Amino acid sequence: MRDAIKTKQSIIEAASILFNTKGYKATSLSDITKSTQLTKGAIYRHFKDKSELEKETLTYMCNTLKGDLRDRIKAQLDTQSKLDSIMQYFKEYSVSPPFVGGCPLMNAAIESDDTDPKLKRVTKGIILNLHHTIVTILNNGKKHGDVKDDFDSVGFASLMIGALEGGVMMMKVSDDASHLRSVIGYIQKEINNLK
Amino acid sequence: MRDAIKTKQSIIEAASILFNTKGYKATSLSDITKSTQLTKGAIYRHFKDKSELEKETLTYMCNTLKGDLRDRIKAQLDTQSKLDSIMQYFKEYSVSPPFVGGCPLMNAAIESDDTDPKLKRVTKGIILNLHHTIVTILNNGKKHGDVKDDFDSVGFASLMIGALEGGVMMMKVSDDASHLRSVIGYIQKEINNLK
DNA sequence: AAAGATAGATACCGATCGGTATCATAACTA
DNA sequence: TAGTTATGATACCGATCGGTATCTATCTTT
Repeated sequence: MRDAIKTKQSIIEAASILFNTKGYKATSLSDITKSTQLTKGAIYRHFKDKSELEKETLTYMCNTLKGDLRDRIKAQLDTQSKLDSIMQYFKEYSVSPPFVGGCPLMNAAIESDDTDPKLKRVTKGIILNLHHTIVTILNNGKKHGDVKDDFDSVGFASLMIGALEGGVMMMKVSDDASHLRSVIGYIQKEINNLK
Repeated sequence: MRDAIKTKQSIIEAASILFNTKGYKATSLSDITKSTQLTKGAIYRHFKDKSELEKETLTYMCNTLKGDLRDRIKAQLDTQSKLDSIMQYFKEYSVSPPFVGGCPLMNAAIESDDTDPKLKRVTKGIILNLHHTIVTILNNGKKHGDVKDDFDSVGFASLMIGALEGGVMMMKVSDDASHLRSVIGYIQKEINNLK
């Protein structure tokens, strides 16, 4: 089994779990070698250093989430259904999370914001991308008459992301999914009242 | 200056900054010795190991926040003003945060939830305490007729904390306080509509 | 099949990690 | 003021950190 591409992918997938649970800095190379059953030499053949592996792994996780979300959004036709599909995605988070260890975005944001400018850049880019996606949905909704003209799309997108991420955090730290459910309930009420 | 109590406090205060910016595991003892101008021997005289320093430092930060918040809440008389004072506190977060590095609660929650049960316990306790405080304010509001009887106090408390914490996170990662401001605006609108 | 290129293993590097045993000195007490 | 105690400094420990030079084995190309 000497397929370089598959090997690299298997390293990224193993690192996903470790980085997203233990944290990026707290995960050591030897953690990764144990998990992948590979040696350090093998890993450093595919990544020039640990920070490159961190960046590529974060990008992989976020692209996975983004892809999933985009598919669900595209599958819906009207504004409310599109936004609902995002809520639905987070609701499933409490049951079967796509990645163990909480939301990769939140984890990377908290760990990198004061110490790791490069990782922070990646995180910021993906969060603003998600933000922009929601704003676009709402602004398109205005064109179609689903959303009232003076609705604050930008602000609501911030609320959605912030509340959902905060809800996931509360759920995880308290081992109680009701916090996330409550947050989702409130946002959903707002979604049903856009015009 | 060989006042043991002052020395211990100065270690905790220096560690606050480090833990809250770099993270708990990522902060080394030598980081702390550099910051305090003390040696390892001095630090280990006051704390039996690093994890004890972590716990005491987190508790210190959270007690500081909790004390500040309680004073502001107590200074207000009616339900809306009490809740508003919490919002005001977070609004000031973007201008002059009581601790650099974001919200200590959020930081500790994200770092500890999957790896450090003892730190997680501390974090969980403080978050649920804050949650309980908000629920109590709302339930007292019901007695005084400030809040309608069927209002979901528990759910709204989850929303408040989740949204505010998420808002702080977004502000920090994007270097843009408007996200937090939007979140606060939405919650404040809800606070003005409790009955 | 021979030769070259590539994937992965091994063994090692200096630096740093958390932690401790011991020593020096400052402060308190008798 | 002599002796005791508490506080902080020094020097060290084994383990582990991220990273690399080198070697082996497998795969590809001719």
